[in-house]
Amino acid sequence: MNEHENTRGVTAADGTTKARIERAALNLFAERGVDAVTTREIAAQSGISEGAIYRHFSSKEALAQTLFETIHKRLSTDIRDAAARHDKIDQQAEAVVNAYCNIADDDWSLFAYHLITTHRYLPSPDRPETSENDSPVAAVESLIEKAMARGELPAGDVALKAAMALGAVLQPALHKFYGRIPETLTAHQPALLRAVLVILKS
Amino acid sequence: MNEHENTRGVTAADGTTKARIERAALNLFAERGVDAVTTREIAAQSGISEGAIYRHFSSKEALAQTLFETIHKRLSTDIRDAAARHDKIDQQAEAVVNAYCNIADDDWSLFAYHLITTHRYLPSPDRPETSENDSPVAAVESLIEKAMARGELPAGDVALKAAMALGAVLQPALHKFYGRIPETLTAHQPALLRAVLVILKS
DNA sequence: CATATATATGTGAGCGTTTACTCACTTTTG
DNA sequence: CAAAAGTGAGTAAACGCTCACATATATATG
Repeated sequence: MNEHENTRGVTAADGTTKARIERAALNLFAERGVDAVTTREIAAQSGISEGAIYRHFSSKEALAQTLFETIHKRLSTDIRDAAARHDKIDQQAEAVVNAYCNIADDDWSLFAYHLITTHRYLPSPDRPETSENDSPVAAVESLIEKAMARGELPAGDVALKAAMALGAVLQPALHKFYGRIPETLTAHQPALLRAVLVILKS
Repeated sequence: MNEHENTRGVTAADGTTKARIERAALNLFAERGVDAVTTREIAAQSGISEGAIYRHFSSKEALAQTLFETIHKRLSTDIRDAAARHDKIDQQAEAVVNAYCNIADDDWSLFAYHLITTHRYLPSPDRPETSENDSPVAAVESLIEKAMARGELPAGDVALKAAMALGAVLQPALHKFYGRIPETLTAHQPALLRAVLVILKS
């Protein structure tokens, strides 16, 4: 059901101190935001000392950034992999929607952290290159662009189509975060997929 | 074009010290987030002293909350007003999409602040009652619910439909924030409206 | 194998800085 | 001239981070 060895450790193997720090930080960050969480809380929650955090991460900010890049890359990879397994846009869209639902339901903290912190890390163009080519948005855009080139989708503004389609999935996820949608994302997979397809084809 | 007397002052009349504080805070908050902005910066930006802020707001957090409630209520009101002027869902949807586009393009800082800080103020159920009944989401939901009752829209999960439709508008706005979509929101109004309608009707 | 040595990992009290907020005082307003 | 509005140096508390020390783990030596 999940292609990733172990999602609980986020980056490191489960059980290690590093993994426990990451998991504790992720849970706290996802619920209350990076700035509202102190390093003392992270230490308490993960059952290690504050100093130990700095044996594994150069700063609290670096920890937060590592977590962001983890979910960012995982989404990008899953989207590209899902798309690569099919050659028609209907099946590709279904695979991508499934990828989002799976990640969200498999590791809600990780996904919620992505929803909540994207605006903190995305707008800054002062990072290596990770975000631009490796971003979920870029993956979806290239998917749509190719489908347009094949004639499977009507020509149009790729960036806009990608944004609208993503919004139809991410906004329901956000509303789940707000407590407005109680069920799993997967429970709504059919409706989400339908929305994405009609957006792309309209 | 804009029904609100003056949007630049946000809450107070333009030119007053209070209005200048709000505008300066809003611009800074919208760009870098509430936590990353200091009261000293707000004072410098608005050309008044730090102490003056506290003649008008009990705390930095209260200032941030006031700004949030301003945009939150304005969106809610505009949505309900737009809907009330029509009785068929197609026209109502158009009016609502127009309302979003107008606010976004008329006062981008205010709208961006809304996009960026919703998750900070919405999930907490420990506020008067403002947010639940007066929220843009609730307004959109009641709109959809009535259209379903009239038989104009197929029956379905109202909360989910509302989320998907909102996502098709808000995600493009977010992508504008990220710099991925350079044009005004209004420039994409036709495509946004089309997306909203096919989501609602599918 | 026992012992010595080095390296990595974990601890938590404490430090320095940042920052929201206050207050005694000045200026403006009605 | 009283009340309201504005000033900015000062204060107290919070918090990210360090460091001297302790402990565990790996490596080397006779």
